[in-house]
Amino acid sequence: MFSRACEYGIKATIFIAMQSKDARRVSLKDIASASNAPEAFTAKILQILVKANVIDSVRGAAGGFEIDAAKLSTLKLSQIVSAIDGDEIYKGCGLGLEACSETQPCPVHYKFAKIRNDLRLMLETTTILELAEGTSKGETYLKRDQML
Amino acid sequence: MFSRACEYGIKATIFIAMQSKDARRVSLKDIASASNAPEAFTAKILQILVKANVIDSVRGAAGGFEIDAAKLSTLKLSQIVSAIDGDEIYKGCGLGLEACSETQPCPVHYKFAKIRNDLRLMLETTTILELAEGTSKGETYLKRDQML
DNA sequence: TCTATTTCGGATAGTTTTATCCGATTTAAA
DNA sequence: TTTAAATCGGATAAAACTATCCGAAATAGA
Repeated sequence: MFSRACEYGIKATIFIAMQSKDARRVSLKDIASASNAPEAFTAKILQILVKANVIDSVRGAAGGFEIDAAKLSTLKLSQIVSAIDGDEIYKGCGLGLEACSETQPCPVHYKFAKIRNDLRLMLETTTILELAEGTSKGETYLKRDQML
Repeated sequence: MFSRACEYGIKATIFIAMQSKDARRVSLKDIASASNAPEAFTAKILQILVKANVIDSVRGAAGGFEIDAAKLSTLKLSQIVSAIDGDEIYKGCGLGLEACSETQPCPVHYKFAKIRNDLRLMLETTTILELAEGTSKGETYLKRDQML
């Protein structure tokens, strides 16, 4: 569904949010290990997210990554996905056709329209904070095996 | 959403179905031009679909590709996607985690569950025949600009 | 039987994505 | 001021995906 880079980015951002909630700044090393992702590759993804103003970084000793309070309260899943994968996934045509539209639909257009729209809606309404707090169901899923 | 190969595969299969409905066998050349896809690459994808028993092929002069009547009447979109991209897209975890499940959900599990399920359901219930017949809305979308 | 047409299959490029390495830069603290 | 700990940024390598080429095999029809 998403690229691996995007998956790493989502996991990383959720982890940073969990820590930022308690005003803890986290290092690349901690993020990579928490999300079971290669460190150097995670660094590249974090840089994308910093430039997209999704997360914040502080250089130098005692530096690291965090999300400021104002941002954290409104940050949506869609911002991460758009920054890393773009929005082709939930806005593009199911068959990758440039010319496909409502007035000139491709064969699968109406079959995909609802699903892509549901996906878009979900990404745009799901906050990182709710994911970091684990309010979807129980409370447990972020604790074991470095977030899985 | 899907790989380019999968998009080509879907377009190709719909085109073959359109012709097979009227008992016309079609050549690689016709398929590639109708779906605006590179010929040699399309050949590779068609071979995957033949091996997966999604479509049929006949070698030699006057040969080509077709879908036999029995197959055509039951062929689902999911069979093409599974053959080319696998079913990771609509069965896998949103964060690509091996261990994610109902009993051990990842942070985005419940957020993605419905969407992935809707996607799976759509792919498993949409027949190629209905796409080839253009019953989703009007009748026009497969006719112009080599199927778009 | 011969020829033209067509799919099949292996080899090979090119491009994008994923991943690693390492030096430069920044900054807190000794 | 020096040092250690971090992020930043460019270069590079590895893997996966996309794409092309060409000869082999099959087959209908002349």
